Amino acid sequence: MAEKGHNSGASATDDRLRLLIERVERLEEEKKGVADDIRDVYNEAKAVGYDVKMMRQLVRLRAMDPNDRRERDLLLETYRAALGLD
Amino acid sequence: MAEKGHNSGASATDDRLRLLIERVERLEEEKKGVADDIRDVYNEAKAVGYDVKMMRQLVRLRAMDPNDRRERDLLLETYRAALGLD
Amino acid sequence: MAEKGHNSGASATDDRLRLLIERVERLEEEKKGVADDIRDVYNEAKAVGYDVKMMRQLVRLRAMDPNDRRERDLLLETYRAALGLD
Amino acid sequence: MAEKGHNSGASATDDRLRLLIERVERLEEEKKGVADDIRDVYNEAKAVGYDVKMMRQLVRLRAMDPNDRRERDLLLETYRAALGLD
DNA sequence: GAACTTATGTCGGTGC
DNA sequence: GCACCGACATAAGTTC
Repeated sequence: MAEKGHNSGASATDDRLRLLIERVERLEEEKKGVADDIRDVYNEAKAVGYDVKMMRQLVRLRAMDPNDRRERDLLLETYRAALGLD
Repeated sequence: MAEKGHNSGASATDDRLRLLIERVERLEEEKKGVADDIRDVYNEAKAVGYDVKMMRQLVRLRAMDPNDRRERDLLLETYRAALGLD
Repeated sequence: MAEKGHNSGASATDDRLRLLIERVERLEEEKKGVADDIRDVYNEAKAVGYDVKMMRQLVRLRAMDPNDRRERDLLLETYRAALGLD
Repeated sequence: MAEKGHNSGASATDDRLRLLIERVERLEEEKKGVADDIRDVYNEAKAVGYDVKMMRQLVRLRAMDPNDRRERDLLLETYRAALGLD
C-alpha cells in the first residue's frame, strides 16, 4: 500500500477528523430525538384541541424576561394604535 | 471536435438549461434589489427612532385578514390568561 | 375631540410611521411578484425534465466567486477523501 | 373566589395546557444542552485547524443515503459541465 | 461595538 | 389533511 504502517490508508489526521465528526453525529442524533419528543408533545396538544402555533408563542413569551415582555407588549400596542390596527 | 456543428461544445439541451438559469439569475438580482430597498426603509425608520422588529410585526399583522387577526389576538389572550402570563 | 387640530386622531408621528409601513408593503408586494416569477421559471424547467433542486444549487454555485468556489470544492474533496466518503 | 373548589383560579383545562407547555420547556432545555455540546465539538475542531463549515457539510453528506448521495453528485457534475462550471 | 455572515426556528406552499 | 421542503425572520457569532 501507499501509506506506511499498519492502517489501511487513513492518516492520524484523518482519524482525528473522523472522530470529531462522529461525536457530532452522535449528538445530532440525540438532538433529533429530543426534537421528535417536542413534536410529539405538540401533536398530543393538538389532539386535545390546542392551537400549536399559539403554544409555540407562549413558550417564547415565557422564555422572555418579564420586564422585557411587558415592555414589548406595550410598545406593540402603541404602534398598533398609531395605525388604527385594533 | 466531438460535437458536430458550429458551436463550441454546448448542446441544445445545455443551452436550454443555461437560458433557464440565466432567467432565474436576472430575477434573483431584481429580488435582491427590492429586498435592499426594504432594508433601506427599515434603516430609515430606525434612524428616526422606530423599532424595526415591531414594524415587521405590524406589516405581518396588516397583511392578515382582520377577522383572523382579531380571532388570533383573542385566542392568545385566553392562553396567556390561562398561564397567568400578563 | 381629544386631539387639537384638524385631523381625526392621527398625530404627525403616526403618519410618519404609517407612511414608512406603506412603503414597505408596496416593496413587499413587488418582491412577492418577483419571487412568483422565479417559481414559474423553475416550474417551467421541471416541466421539461430538469431537477429543480440541482438548478438551485447551480444558481448558488454561479453566484460564488470562481476562486472561492474552486477552493471550496477542493477542500471538500480533501475532507471527503479523509473520511472515505466517495 | 369565582371558581368553585380548592384551587386558586386555574381550571383543569388551564392545568392541562400548563403541563403540556412545561413538558415542552423541559425538552427545549435538553435540546439546547445538546446543541451547546455540538457547538463545543465544532469549536474544538476549529481550534485544531479544521474548517467548521466544511465539517457541517460532511455531516450532512454522511447523513444521506450513499446511493442517493452518489446519484446527486453525478447529476450535479453533469449540470455543472453543461454550464461550463468547473 | 456595529455591520455582515452564518445557524436556527418558524411559517407558508406543495405534493402525497 | 398531513408531512415535507423551501423561504423568511430572528438570533448568534465573527470580523473589522
